[in-house]
Amino acid sequence: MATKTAAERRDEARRVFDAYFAECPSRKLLDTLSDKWVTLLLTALSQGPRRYSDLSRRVAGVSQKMLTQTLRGLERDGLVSRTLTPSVPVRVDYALTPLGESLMPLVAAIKSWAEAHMEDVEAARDRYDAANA
Amino acid sequence: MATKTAAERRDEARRVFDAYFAECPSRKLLDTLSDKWVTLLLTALSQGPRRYSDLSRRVAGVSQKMLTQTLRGLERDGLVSRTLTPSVPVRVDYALTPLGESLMPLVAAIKSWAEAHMEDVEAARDRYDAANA
DNA sequence: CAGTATCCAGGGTGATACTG
DNA sequence: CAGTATCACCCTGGATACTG
Repeated sequence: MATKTAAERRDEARRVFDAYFAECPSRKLLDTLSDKWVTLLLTALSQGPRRYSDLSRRVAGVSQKMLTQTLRGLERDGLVSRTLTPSVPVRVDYALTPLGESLMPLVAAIKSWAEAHMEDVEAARDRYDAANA
Repeated sequence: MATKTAAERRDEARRVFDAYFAECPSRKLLDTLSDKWVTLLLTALSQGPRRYSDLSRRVAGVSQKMLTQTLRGLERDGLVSRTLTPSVPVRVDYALTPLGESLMPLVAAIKSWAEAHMEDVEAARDRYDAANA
């Protein structure tokens, strides 16, 4: 079993790195925030509790699958609460938890930098593309 | 040509949404930051200029392809500068631009929130998983 | 109303090999 | 040293259909 030792060692190194990497709190946060629907839902919920169908309408373009999946993730992370009212038909309300609300200033900071500087980024892109035509 | 009108309308709606979505500055920023290697490289470069091979060593785990690809993207976005010294062998230095540096406080803010609250997120996850065993 | 289940295509990532 | 080129895999995420 001496064959493939080199490849195995590389794999091992990568697993170690990936494990370390996955442990990084900032990485986890970025992974969450960068999800296509997370910030959209968080922003929608920042204005108050919303029902499932409200969200699917407000966040136009989201599929049922992704809406449910994203909400489940946010609930699991303790950022959003899910309240079920067993009426007929059922009613489910989603709302930001305090933890979720504590995240909003950061979302605002991101928005702020983006609005202040993304134009520069665009311009840099155009310059780069023009230079490398 | 009346068939498939409903499906076509949905597609159209999605295209419109995607286009709008892609225009959002915050989204673009998040797309950039959430790239697996971007923050790692930015952080590495925040301590001063680095050569290509330095970066590949410092940011262990990155493949040549992704290192080059990510650096090209950052250069295109005007966040990083690339300086080629035509010696033998060639030498290439990468450094943060002022625009790139202006992004670092935001990266720090993300790190800060993550370090302050990701533990709560972890705890929430454990609770959720335990409840839904 | 608020989901769940299944299928499937496309893009992003890494491994590998080669070059000025 | 600092890349470029090609290929193959996996996983995300949308479409669709069904349910308490």
